[in-house]
Parts: sequence; structure tokens; C-alpha cells
Amino acid sequence: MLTKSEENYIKEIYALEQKHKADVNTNLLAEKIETKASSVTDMLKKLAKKELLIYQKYKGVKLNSKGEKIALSVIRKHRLWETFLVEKLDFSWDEVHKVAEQLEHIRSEKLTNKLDVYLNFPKVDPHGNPIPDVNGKLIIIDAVCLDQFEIEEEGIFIEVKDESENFLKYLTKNNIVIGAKIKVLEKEEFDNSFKIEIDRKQFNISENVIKNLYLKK
Amino acid sequence: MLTKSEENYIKEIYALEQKHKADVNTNLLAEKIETKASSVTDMLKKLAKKELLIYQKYKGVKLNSKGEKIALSVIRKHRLWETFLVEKLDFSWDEVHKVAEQLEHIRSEKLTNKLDVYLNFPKVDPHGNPIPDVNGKLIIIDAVCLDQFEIEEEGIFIEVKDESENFLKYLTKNNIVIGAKIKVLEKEEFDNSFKIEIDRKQFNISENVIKNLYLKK
DNA sequence: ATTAATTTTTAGACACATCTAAATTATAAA
DNA sequence: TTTATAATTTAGATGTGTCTAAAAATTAAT
Ligand SMILES: [Mn+2]
Ligand SMILES: [Mn+2]
Ligand SMILES: [Mn+2]
Ligand SMILES: [Mn+2]
Repeated sequence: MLTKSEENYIKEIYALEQKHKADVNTNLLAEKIETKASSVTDMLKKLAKKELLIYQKYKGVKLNSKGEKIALSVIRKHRLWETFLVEKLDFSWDEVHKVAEQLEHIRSEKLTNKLDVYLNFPKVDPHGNPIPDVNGKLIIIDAVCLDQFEIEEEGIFIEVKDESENFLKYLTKNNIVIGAKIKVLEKEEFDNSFKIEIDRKQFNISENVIKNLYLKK
Repeated sequence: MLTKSEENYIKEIYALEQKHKADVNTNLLAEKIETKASSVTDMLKKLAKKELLIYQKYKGVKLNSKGEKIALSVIRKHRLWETFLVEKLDFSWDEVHKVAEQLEHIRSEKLTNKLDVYLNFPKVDPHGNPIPDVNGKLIIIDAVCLDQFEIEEEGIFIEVKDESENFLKYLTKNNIVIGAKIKVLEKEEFDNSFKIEIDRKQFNISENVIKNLYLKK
């Protein structure tokens, strides 16, 4: 039986492993969890003792299959709840993440699976992130980061990585919503910003925005 | 910002006040919370310091209006979630209480109120207990405990107090479900058991069962 | 290959919620 | 009204998760 804190560490380690395709280091994890490096070290020792990850002093950390399974279970709950909030309770996509951070720790397999049925086995959440199924399997999203696009190339926006409220509100304001067709018009070398077109409107977006948008070519 | 533990104490104190119509004493509270009396004392001091209740050494405890408001908010969430689980996710009435004990601590007024809307402002939960509205107001259930019934008297079962899984399964097995018409046939003086009739079937129920059933005359 | 800078870990402390055992107060019995 | 019993509180300890400050290991720079 894991605590909420332990689940959050496991979930964050999983996310960082996916993002960096490498072992996770202490400082980065501390930043993400919003805690101090010393606290991270303590927790890693505990989780290593529980055999949920491989931890070697000064060498970073990596989930084992038991840890990965837990990560996927928490992510499954998080994304199912986000989907529920948007689809059934009429939340907007920028309001759901914080609430889901709480709901993801509710312990009831029956609840999770009944929610899945009720939502008709959704494959992705409101941010386009894949939802692990009851066995922890998730579909591969065939999406490419916008920073990989050439000038004049276009695609459909299907997944966003940053789920912070401010960022999602900014996207909404600029019609950058899931399903929108985005065309790259210009690239600025000096700051890596793009000029893009959506719905015949043209405007500039910064590198920070670009890196969080994933499109289907 | 209250902890889960603090919320549970507040909720339990409220329930005991309602049941006994008197100040709540330490040992009873300890039993209900499933902890030790010394832990209860510690917590009461803390909650008194936060000005959620009136506590005097050796004299018992009583919520003030701030504490009552919190109790009602937790109860509101608990009962809305139970209703959701039964109405939308197809849980049975004996499966929901434990899950609701977790869900009642989710912090989001928006979620609670949207859930209320989604369920169409239910007045009672699956056990017939009234659900406080957004202002903490709850309807008065016009129900009388079965132990107050005379021989040959009958009524409609509308509220159950004990929500333990085993008890509710026992009731279901014997067709004692919300809405059932129950008639008292005989009373046994020596053990306070009743012989009752439901759906033309007759059987005996113990005092323990009787005390938890509330009917509309 | 040393030295300097950065990262990570250890040591020691604290708040929270819990416990056991002992002391205190209230209540019931003689 | 004294004594015994029961209820309640206090004292001191533990486990969890966090922190700051200091020590140790790793990595980068000279
Ligand atoms: Mn999210
Ligand atoms: Mn999401
Ligand atoms: Mn309940
Ligand atoms: Mn209920």
C-alpha cells in the first residue's frame, strides 16, 4: 500500500524517464515534485527498499517493472478522471489537471474500471495524452512535436504536454485547441519562434509554446 | 486548510452530536474513529485551537458553527459521491461507503457543485440520508425508527443508518431495500426482536437490525 | 592532474498523527 | 464520605515526509 507521496514520486519518475529516455537524476526530480534534493534522496531509498525502482547513490534512478506498473495505474486514473470531468461534468481542459492530481490517488480498482466503462474506454484524455487500459497498455500517439515541422508544412494538433492552467488558457485564446489545423509560415532563427496560421489567422508563437505542441502530419 | 484526519474528526463529532443530542465524549469518538482516546484528546486540542469546536477538559466537545459548516460540506461530498456511484457507475448500495470515505476529501468546490448539477440536485443518497445543499441546508427526513412501531403497524422503509457492507448485504438478501413496505407482526419482549412481513414473506429480525431501519408511516 | 563548481547524500531537526504507560479527574459504589 | 472504578489527559516515544546545513562524490575547468 503506497502513500500519496510515494505514488507522486513514482509517477514523476516515470514521466521523466519517458521524456529524457534516461535515468532520472535527483535535482530534476526535486524540481518537479517541488521539494528539496535531500527529501528526494530519502524517498528514493525508501522506494528502492520497497523494490519499486533501481537506485544507486549518485547514479540516478530507474523504475523496475513493478514501479512502472504502479506509475501506469496512477496515470490511468489521472487521465480517466480528467476525461470524466470534461466529458460529463463540463469542465474546460484547463481546469481538470489540479483536481485529477487529487482523484488519481483514490484507491478502488472497481471505481477505476467502472469509470472506464462509463466513459466508453477512451483512448486519450482531454489533452490528447494516451490513457493506459486495464492492463497498463497505452496506444502510441502518432504525433510529432511542432519544432520538427518545416516551413509551409501543416498538421493537426492532437496532443499537448504542458497542462498548466495559464498555458492552456493561452492556447484556447489563440484557437490552438485539439483538432486545429496548424501551418508553419516562418521560422525565426534568433529565438526559435514560429509564425503559424490557424483558421486563416496568422500569429507568432514562442519556442516554449512550440515545444509543447504535438501534431499529426 | 484541514487535513483528511481533521475532517474525519469533525464529521464524526457532527454525527455523534446528531445521534445523541449531547456533547460528544472522548472514548466514544475514539471508538468511532478507530483510534485511542489519547489521540482524540490531542486532536480535540488542535481543533479547538483552530476554533472549530468548543472543548473543555473532561467535559466533552461540541462543534461551533464554523465546525458544523465543515462537517456539512464533507457530508455533502460523501453523499453526492455515493449517489454518483450508484446512479451513474452502477455500484450497489453496499459498495459505495468505503469509496466515498476517500472521495469526500477531494478539495474542489467546483467539482462538488458540478457533480450536484450532474445528478440533478439529489435530496437523499442511496441509503436515504439527506444530502446538504450548496448552503449546507438539508431536508428533514420524515422517518421513524422501526423500534417505535406497534404490532400490525406498517410503513415504507426510506432510510438506513448502518452502512457497513455486511449489514446492507443482509438487508438486500431479505428484500429490505429502500421503498419496501414493512409490516410488524409480532414483538418478542425477551430479546426485542420483531417478526415482520415484506412482500408476503414473514421472518424475524434482531434488535440490532431494527434500530437501523427508519420508515415513513 | 589538480582545483573548482556542481550534484548528491548525510546528519540532525521539526510538524503531524499516532501509540503505550502513567497520572489525573470525574463518577459510581460502599 | 471515603474508596473503587471508569474516563480522560499528559508524558514520552515512533514513523512519515519534510527541511537546512554540512559533508561527500561527481563532473567540469584550468
Ligand atoms: Mn493532467
Ligand atoms: Mn491530461
Ligand atoms: Mn456513507
Ligand atoms: Mn450514505
